[in-house]
Amino acid sequence: MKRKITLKQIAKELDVSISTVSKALRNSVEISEDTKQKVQAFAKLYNYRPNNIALSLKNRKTNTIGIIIPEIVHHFFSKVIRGVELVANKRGYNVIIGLSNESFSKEVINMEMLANGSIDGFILSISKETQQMQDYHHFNETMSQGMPIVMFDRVVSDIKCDKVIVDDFNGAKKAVEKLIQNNCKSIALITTKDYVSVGKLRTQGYIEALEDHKIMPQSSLMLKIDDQLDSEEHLDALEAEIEQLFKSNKEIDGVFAVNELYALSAMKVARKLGLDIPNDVQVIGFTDGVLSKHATPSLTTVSQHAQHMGERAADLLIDKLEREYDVEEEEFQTVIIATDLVERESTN
Amino acid sequence: MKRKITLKQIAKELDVSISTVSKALRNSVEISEDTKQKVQAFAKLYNYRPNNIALSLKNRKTNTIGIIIPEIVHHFFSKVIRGVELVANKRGYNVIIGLSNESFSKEVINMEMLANGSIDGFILSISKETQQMQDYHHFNETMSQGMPIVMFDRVVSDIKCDKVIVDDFNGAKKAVEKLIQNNCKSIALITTKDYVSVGKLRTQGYIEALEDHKIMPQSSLMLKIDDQLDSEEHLDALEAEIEQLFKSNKEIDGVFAVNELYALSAMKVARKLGLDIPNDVQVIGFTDGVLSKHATPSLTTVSQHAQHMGERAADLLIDKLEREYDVEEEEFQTVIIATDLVERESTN
DNA sequence: TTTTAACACGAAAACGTTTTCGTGATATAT
DNA sequence: ATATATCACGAAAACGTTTTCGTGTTAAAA
Repeated sequence: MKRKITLKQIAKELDVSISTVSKALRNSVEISEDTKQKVQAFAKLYNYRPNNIALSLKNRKTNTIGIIIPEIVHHFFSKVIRGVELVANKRGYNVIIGLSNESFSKEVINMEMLANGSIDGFILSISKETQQMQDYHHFNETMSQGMPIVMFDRVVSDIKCDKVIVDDFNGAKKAVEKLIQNNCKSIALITTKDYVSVGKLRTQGYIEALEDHKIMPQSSLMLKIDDQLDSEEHLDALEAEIEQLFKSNKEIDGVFAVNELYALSAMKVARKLGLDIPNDVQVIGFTDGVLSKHATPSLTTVSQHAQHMGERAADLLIDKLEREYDVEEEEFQTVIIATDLVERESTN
Repeated sequence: MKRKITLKQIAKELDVSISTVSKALRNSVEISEDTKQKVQAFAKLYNYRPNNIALSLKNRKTNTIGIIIPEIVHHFFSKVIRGVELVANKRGYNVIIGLSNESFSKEVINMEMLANGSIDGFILSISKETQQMQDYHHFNETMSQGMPIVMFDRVVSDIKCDKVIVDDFNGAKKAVEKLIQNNCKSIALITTKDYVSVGKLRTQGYIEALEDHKIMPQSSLMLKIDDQLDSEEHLDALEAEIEQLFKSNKEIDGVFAVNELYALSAMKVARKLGLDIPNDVQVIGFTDGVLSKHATPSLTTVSQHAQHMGERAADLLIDKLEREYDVEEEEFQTVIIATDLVERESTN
């Protein structure tokens, strides 16, 4: 079990100084051709690679970006990661992940853990609990220490940093307009509580679409699901709530749900109540994941282009990291990713 | 934009030496109470945290583990990651990810990138291309440099290292036995080409289950799908192949598929051919993902306990990393995770 | 022959820690 | 008063690099 070889060892073996070895390997003109050849050959033989940690320390740059997300077992987030990893790797960066598990404290701990030199910058989407508590001190502290942050999807407008968001409002609006156009007269909304930023925006899109078409939004048609029911464990409760919605509003002929799970549950409940999709009820979801594609009937959804979001976020961050110590003119961008309506079988 | 504060700065500010500061912060008995108080107060005020990179360099230990997987947008792998992250975090480690994207060269490059000091050990599942090429030099090189590896799910028996695998053989066998027990007389298999280790094992489980019940395995009932068709883009081709299978073997009344996608496609095709599930055909898949749960009818599957695999792998790796420089008696474990058959609507 | 220039290399600092060892000052024991 | 022990702290090395600067040797120019 030989340890990795170091410059020092090569130097000793070849009876030259460490500096000479280092320079020879970087092909410096200071070193004679002879010596270079010798050193390079030796290094190749022993498969020398500079130690990343030492380089990071010396350069005060780790070439690693940290990504903090609420949950990884989630099609949307894993697609974002893939996007981040793709451009990060292409541009010579590694990716290190932290999961907040939707918890404020885990988010803070994870950030502190990474902020102490392990990474050069953050890409993150904030946890529900953080959104609820509205405590953003950890973001501000991190940034005040010169570590850039790019937020995606779930962002908070109070914080000055780069952001990549999906056009939740218009995505939702277009979806609902599609339902209206398809002759739905009574469109229900299944959404989250308002503190979830994206849920709120999608709700607003729903409302405006209705209003634009002179339809009075009715609160009885707007079901706001509690977080607790999000998780796979509480499917029954979720379905019960939706069933209640259908039963109290028999006239429902369209459903817009702010995520896949809600949409699928709606379809399931509708089917159970003897309603045909899309003939009796048309359904549109948000987030274009595997479930939508493979559901029966397959689900019409608003695609968020998650991977693209990840790519943009990574580019934004790395651009900032590599910008020549600039004019200090702290300007932050917000990239808005347009949504697409992917039409499938759940709508006419 | 103040940089992170260092020991040196604190020392200068308080007019003591760096050593004193370091010791004071670690509550050394060498330092007087007075000085400790002063230093600790100052450090707290400025929110001092030791620089991880410097610590890593000094200790020759990064407290970071690298995980290399073929694909992250995949329920199974993301669940494994969650498991790894869970115990890693609990035990004071970070997780850094690399995606091979099923490519041999990306796997090698990613490993080399991380092996140069960035991490203490690997957890990985090898790419299809690597399995096909059977070129494992990068694993051996990494290990010969003293960096431990834990392989999970897709492992290679030639390599001596810790492994966490699912009991593919028995999982498959039990699934097929379930079908037999449920009175299926003609059970089809939808699997991968044989070089995919887990696919091969599951195929063997299928065969042995049949043989144990005096049923002659027929190659015409065993459909081996080419990789290319795995991806979401080639769903049509995949379905076409399956449709062919059904059409040439009208007597099929049971299907065992080695993954979710194959199973779902089988259900879709069966439905298209006017077959009812589970009355005409019963279907069992492998990998308990979201799709199985939310499919209609929901799919009976062999659960792999992905998160548990991740947890075990992480524990194995960290145990090895933290074992007091031991008896050098290089002994490697292979943990076998038992599968569970999750019965849902696609079987009787 | 002397001065200068080019060449080839080494010493040392720096990145931010921790830790070993040494040392001056004070307090205690003889 | 002297020897010794304790205390409180600092210097320096080490982790593995890169880079600046200095320097001795040789070759070219005066």
